[in-house]
Amino acid sequence: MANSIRDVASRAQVAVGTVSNFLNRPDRVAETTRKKIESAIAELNFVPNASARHLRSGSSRTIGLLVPDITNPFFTEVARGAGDTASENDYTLLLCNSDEDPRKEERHFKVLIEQRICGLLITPSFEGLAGVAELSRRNIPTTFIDRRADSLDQSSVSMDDFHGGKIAIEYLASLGHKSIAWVNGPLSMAQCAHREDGVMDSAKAQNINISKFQVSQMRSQNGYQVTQNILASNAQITAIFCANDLVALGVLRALLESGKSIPKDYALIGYDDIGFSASASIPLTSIAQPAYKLGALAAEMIINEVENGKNFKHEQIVFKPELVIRASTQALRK
Amino acid sequence: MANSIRDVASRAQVAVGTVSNFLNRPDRVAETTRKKIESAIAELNFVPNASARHLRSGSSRTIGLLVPDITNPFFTEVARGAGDTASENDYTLLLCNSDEDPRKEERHFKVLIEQRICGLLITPSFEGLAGVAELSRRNIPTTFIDRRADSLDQSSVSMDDFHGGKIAIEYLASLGHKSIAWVNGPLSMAQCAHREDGVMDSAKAQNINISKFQVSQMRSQNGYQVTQNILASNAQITAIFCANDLVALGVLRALLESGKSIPKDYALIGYDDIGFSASASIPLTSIAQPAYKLGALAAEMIINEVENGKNFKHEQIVFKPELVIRASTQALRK
DNA sequence: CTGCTTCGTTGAACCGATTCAGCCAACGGT
DNA sequence: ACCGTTGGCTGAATCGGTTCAACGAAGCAG
Repeated sequence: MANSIRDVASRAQVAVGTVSNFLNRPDRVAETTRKKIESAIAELNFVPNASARHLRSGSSRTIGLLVPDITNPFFTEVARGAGDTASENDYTLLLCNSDEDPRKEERHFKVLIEQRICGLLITPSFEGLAGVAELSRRNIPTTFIDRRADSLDQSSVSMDDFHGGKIAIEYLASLGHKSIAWVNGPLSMAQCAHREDGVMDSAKAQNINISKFQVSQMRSQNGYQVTQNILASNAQITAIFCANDLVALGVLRALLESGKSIPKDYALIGYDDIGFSASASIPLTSIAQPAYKLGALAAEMIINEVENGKNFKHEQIVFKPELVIRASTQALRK
Repeated sequence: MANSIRDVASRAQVAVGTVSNFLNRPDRVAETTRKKIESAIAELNFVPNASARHLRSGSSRTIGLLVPDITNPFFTEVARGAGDTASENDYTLLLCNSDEDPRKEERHFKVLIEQRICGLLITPSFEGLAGVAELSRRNIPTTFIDRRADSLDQSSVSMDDFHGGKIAIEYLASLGHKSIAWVNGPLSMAQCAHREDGVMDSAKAQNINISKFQVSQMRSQNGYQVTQNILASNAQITAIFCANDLVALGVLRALLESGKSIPKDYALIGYDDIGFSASASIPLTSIAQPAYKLGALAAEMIINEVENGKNFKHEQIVFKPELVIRASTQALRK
């Protein structure tokens, strides 16, 4: 049942090399031979062995995608995008979820290297990743998703996080809010740091008071927990801006449970515009990012790099996020 | 940089076979040799090549997981569970998302066979899957998730869907509802069919009128669209039960947009109890399923089967779903 | 008719691991 | 002193593809 190329060859009365040609460069084999091989393959139910193929050819046609939280719809969209373009180009996508756990991440890196992936797509959850350095030492191209590459010989498909932070604050300012809670994730994540820069920058320009809060992981539960601190603050907060939608949904739940009314008591903005934000208790105003496109484009770029090697030009693509207004924000009553 | 076991061997002054033993059966190599090999590996930064390993050994230590919709949090939880136990056991999980598209599914099957996966975990989105038959012809063990295996020599980890349908209707009946809309997915999905059996069975017992509605895919958007039909029905419907939470969230959104009030005008129940249901506009009453556990257990079982071959006993494990009551349901006022 | 391409095909060498028969030394029992 | 056993190590063969130098036949130009 486990047929090899040799079985096919002997059945079709041709040499193994010819079968290999049929598989990889069909145009080089004559019509009649092609037919013989085709029927031999069909009769034997032959499917080539990827391991053998990769071993000899040196290229695995496998790209890795390492995300920090597969539970976050933002990343499942990225994964869908990357997976779709990978399979359109006959690449296999190896999806790894680190759960924001450095130990899991390290283990995944080891697997990815063992598998000899020919390229990696990664949304780093913190900086100075040993694994990334290891890959570059091994000359495995890496493309960053949702985080700008810091070196010009790496590609990235990212968002203008500074701008995202900025437009959220500007919008709240335009509604009349003067004291805003900013709930951010770890500053070690570049996205968080840049969003914060945007927030602080426009806050200064608009003369707005920002109270900073932090969550250690950007999940709903963490947002839920941090809400107590926000409520306990004596800064006359009237609006809350969260570094992602999951956190915002957690905050929202906690606020409602505390009897607060949204957007009356607090205006609330999230980030990412995941699908569920539209069906949240109070549909969430959010900063939208084209997650599927990020994944698809990143995959396209890395495949390009893998196939064109030397004469590939690295690019750092940056999209601008957009404000999506829903029911969770309204003008501040005087 | 791409070091092989031979480089390690020559650097450590031992035979290749010894290095291989070190890698696979460390107890068989003497202390002093072990140290030499260890440092050689460290100095060369050697990581074994999975393709070569698989090719020769015949086993790929890779298990496939094929899900119909990676966008559905239920499946990301399944994937997390399966992924975690896979990596704990030094297996690689190859996650494939078919997007409920038979063509994509077929392509994934081809890839999985090329990769010579040693086992497959699958939640079939429709019956009579050619791919599954193909795998069994190739003697690749398959474990069904969320869907009972129909043959005794296949394993499955599933839910008692009949019971899920039943308790939802019983609960609504206990609240006084007499006319219920049942929004189901394609009956070709076993889960849907069984839930419907449970629904109809208990409806009969409780003397309740069921109006059936159908969505072609179990996504939020489909729920949103079908709601018009529910509203147009002249069956005096007072409660709506949806075959999953995504559909229920879509229905919920459509109802609210039509100015309906939940649970006053309609009681609403979903299925799966995904995390977002708790933070929905109206927190959703739902039928909870232990998704992570399903994935983890399925992975454990298939690894067991792969490793114990002959003397492995196939099991069909069935969990009972549980009703989780939230704000979207209330007693019918007379 | 000869020489030169082009086209299609051949089959041995190779990729980097694992496997396994076989070897040597050390040890223990008699 | 001899033999059997055991533990540790060796290295050639192997897995199933791809690659590539080489080859025969056909086509064409002069």
